[in-house]
Amino acid sequence: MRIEDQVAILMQGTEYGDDEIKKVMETELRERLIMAEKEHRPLKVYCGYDPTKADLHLGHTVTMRKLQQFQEFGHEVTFLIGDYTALIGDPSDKDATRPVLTSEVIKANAQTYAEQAFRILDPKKTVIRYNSEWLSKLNFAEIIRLAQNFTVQQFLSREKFKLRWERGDAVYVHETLYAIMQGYDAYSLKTDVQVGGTDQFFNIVTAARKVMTSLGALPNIAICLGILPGTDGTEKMSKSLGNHVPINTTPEDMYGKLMSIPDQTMPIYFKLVTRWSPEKVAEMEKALKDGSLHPRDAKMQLAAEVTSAFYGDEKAKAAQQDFVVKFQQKAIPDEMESYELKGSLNCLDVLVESGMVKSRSEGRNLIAQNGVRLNEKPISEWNTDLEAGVLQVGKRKFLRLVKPG
RNA sequence: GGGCGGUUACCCAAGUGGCCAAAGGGGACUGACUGUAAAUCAGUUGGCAGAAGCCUUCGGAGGUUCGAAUCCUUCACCGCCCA
Repeated sequence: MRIEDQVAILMQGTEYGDDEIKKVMETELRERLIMAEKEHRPLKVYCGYDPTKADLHLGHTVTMRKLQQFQEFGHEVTFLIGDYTALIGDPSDKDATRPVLTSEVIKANAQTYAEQAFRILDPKKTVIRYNSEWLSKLNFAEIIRLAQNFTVQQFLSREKFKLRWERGDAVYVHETLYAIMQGYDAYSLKTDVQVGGTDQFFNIVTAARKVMTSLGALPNIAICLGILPGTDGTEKMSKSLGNHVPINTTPEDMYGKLMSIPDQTMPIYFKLVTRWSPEKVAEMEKALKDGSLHPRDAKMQLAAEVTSAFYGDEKAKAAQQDFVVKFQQKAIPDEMESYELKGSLNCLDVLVESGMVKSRSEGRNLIAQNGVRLNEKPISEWNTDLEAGVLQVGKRKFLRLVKPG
C-alpha cells in the first residue's frame, strides 16, 4: 500500500489535543515509513498493557485495532505486558494512587489479557514481551542516570499530579518513575512507533522520547488514540461505571449494547472500533449529516461491523436478525427461563418466587404501572391467577409459565 | 498533640425534638412516544399490608425524653486549620 494511504489509516482516530503536534507526528510517521522502506525493514511498533484487570471491554481494543492495522501493513508488533510497571500502577488516568498488585494476580491477568487480544491481533505476527525482562535488570546508578533527564516541574505540570499537588494529596516519588520505566521500555524494544490512549501522551511523548534520545536512540513516534466513551456516550468506557461493552459476551449482547449508544457517539466509534477505512468513515459521517442515512441504520451497520470483527460475519448477521425480531418487531424471544405453576400462587407470588422482582412492593408497583404482561396482555390486578404462557416483566424480562407436568 | 467541621436511602444532598420513611437533584425502573438513540410527558424508587396502619432505617453503641435523623455520652472513620 502506498505510504500516503498508510499514513491516513494509521492516523485515523488519533488525538493529541493540539493540531500542531498531530501534524508533527504525522510528518514523522511518514518519514519513518519512508526510511523503513528504504532500509527494507518493518517498523517496530508496540503498545503496553497494564495487567491489572482480566476482563477486557471494547475500550481496551482500540489500541489493539491500531496495532492490527500496523500488522496488516507488514510491520512488527509487540504486545508488551507491563508486569513490572504494574508494581507501580500508572498514575495517568487516576487522580488517586493505585493499589499495587501481587505478581500472581498480574500473571493470571496477563494470560487472559493476551487470549482476548488475539481475537483482534494475528497471533503469528505478534510478539509478546514482559517489561520485567529489562526493567528488573536496571541498577540504581542507571535509574538515576535516566531520572536526570527530567525535572520535578515536568511531572508537577502534568494535570493529574498537579491536581493532587494542589489539593494537598500525596504524590509519591515512585509514581514519577512510571513514565521513566515506560520510556525505557520503548528504548529496550528499539521502537519506531508507540501506540497508546491520549492519556498516555506524556508517557509516550515527553518521557519515552526523552529517554530514547538520551540513550542515543531514535525517538519513537506517538500514535495517541482518542478515548472511547461508554454506552452512555459521555463517560470513558469502564466496567465500574457499567457503561462498557465486554469482549467476553454473546454476539447478541454485543450488538444490542452497541445499538444503545447515543447517536452523537457514533462517529468516534466509527474511528476507534471498526475496521473501516477513512473514506468509509467520512462517507458515513457525511450521509448522517445530510440526512441521507437514517441514524438507526448507521448504528445497525456499526453494530454489525463491530460484532463481525469479533465473531465473524455469520454470527453478526444472526445477532442482527435477533435484534430486529426481538426489539424492532417486539417479538417474544425463543429462549427464556421456565417456571412451573404450582399450587395456588397468584401473579404477585409468581413474580417474587421466580425472582423476577426483588420484593412484593416492587411487583405491585410494576403491575400497577402496566409493566407486567401475560401473553402480551397487561395484568391489572396483583392477585390474578396465571395460566400457562409467557410472562413479560418490563421491557426485557421474560418467563415461560408451564403447567406442572 | 490542639481547635473546628462532617458521617442521611444506589450517588450527591436538605433536614437541627413531634407535621420525617425523611425535601431536592442525579441515577435506576415502569408507562406514553420511539429507532432498545436523544429529547419530552406521566408515574415508581426501605419492607409488610395496600384503605387506614404497622415494622426497620439517618456511621456504631449507650443515654435523656411521652416522643430523636435532630439533644447528651462514647467509639470509629473522613475533612479543614493550628502545632
